[in-house]
Amino acid sequence: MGRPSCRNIYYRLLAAYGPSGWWPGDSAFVVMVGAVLTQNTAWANVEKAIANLRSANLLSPQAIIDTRSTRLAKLIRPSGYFNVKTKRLRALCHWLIDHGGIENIGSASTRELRVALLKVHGVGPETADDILLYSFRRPVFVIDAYTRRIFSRLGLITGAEGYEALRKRFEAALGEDTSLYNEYHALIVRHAKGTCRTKPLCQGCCLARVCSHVAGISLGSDIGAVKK
DNA sequence: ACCCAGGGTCATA
DNA sequence: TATGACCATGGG
Repeated sequence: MGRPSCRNIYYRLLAAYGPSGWWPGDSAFVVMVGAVLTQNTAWANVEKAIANLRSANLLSPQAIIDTRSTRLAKLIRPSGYFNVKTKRLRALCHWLIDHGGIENIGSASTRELRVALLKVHGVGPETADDILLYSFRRPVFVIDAYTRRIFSRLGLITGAEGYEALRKRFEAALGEDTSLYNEYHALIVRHAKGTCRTKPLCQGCCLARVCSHVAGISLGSDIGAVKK
């Protein structure tokens, strides 16, 4: 077998955890709502908030805009930062409607879409990429704190790279593959919540062998920059 | 009681 | 550009 690579790590994670089935969303819009609500928040809390919105029949852009902020905030309360997220949710909905809805927006190129998303209040790099990948099904690799933690511990990145730099490295290393990005990000998140959170060197986990190889591989050779 | 969670904005230097 | 404060609930 070759040296541990970005793909190799993916296969190890997949073998260890199995398919993730992300995003557990229904419509493209619900996925977007989840992307905003899950900012710095445990997913279990987001599910409660989405359930509340569903019960109130508010899972559409127009319905959310037509709902008063105080009521909206009350419904999404379990997901935390409810005042902040109320504003962000509305901003997202206004953007969707002002641009002809999801279907129409979906005809834009990935690059255009990303630029547009980043202009929406409350949508930063990670949320934008969550939406691009999981809602619009575009080949965009999502970078998050877990990705930095895991790959810097493996020595494949420094962890101090900028968001865009990291994203492009992963995309270059993996090739354009929406399904792969989808599953990989999910696996990273699931893995990060496991034993490796308390075991920095992944002893005993599915990446232990990779860790043991770290000293001997060209770090990140397949992720972009070759480190000596 | 403390820490963290599927981040982002805004003010300040 | 680079920190730091702030947002807030719920589970371990």
